[in-house]
Amino acid sequence: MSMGRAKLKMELIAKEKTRNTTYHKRKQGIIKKANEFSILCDVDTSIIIFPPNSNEPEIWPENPVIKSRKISLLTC
Amino acid sequence: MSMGRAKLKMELIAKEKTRNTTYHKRKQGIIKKANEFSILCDVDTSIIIFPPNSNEPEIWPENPVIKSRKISLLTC
DNA sequence: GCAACTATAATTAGGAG
DNA sequence: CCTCCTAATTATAGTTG
Repeated sequence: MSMGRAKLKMELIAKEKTRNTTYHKRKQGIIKKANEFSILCDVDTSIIIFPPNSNEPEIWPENPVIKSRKISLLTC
Repeated sequence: MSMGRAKLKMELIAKEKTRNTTYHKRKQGIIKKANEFSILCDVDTSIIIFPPNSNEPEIWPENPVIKSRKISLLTC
């Protein structure tokens, strides 16, 4: 029997496993929202995320809009 | 009497006034989500938005995390 | 044009398989 | 590690002041 969702304290999720699950769920949620935002309002939007155990940023969308906007994202 | 929220077709909002209202509401929504995501999962996140009638990007957070990550966002 | 409201849609925490 | 479930929380479309 499922318990449904519980309220979440707005602070770092201590348990690594839970934190990782939340990371993936919410990352997808934000990307979905950004995609809808772009379509509904005809706005170019880009999201840059630095995953927990990596210095390599995740950039959305894959072919960043920032390029066509004459903006460069450069690793130093 | 309020009608509550209606379902929205996933396509460009034709009416400028409605589109602008949605733009502001959803922009705040995405930023809130990104902020929560950063706190809950200890992840640096940055959002770049190009408003409809401007070439000047809106960057969140104001003091972009990307700077401390040795990433540069440069207008060409 | 804004802020507040509210009914409804959408997200998601925690669990189960 | 998934994917699915479901109740509860959260976001928000349309309206009103």
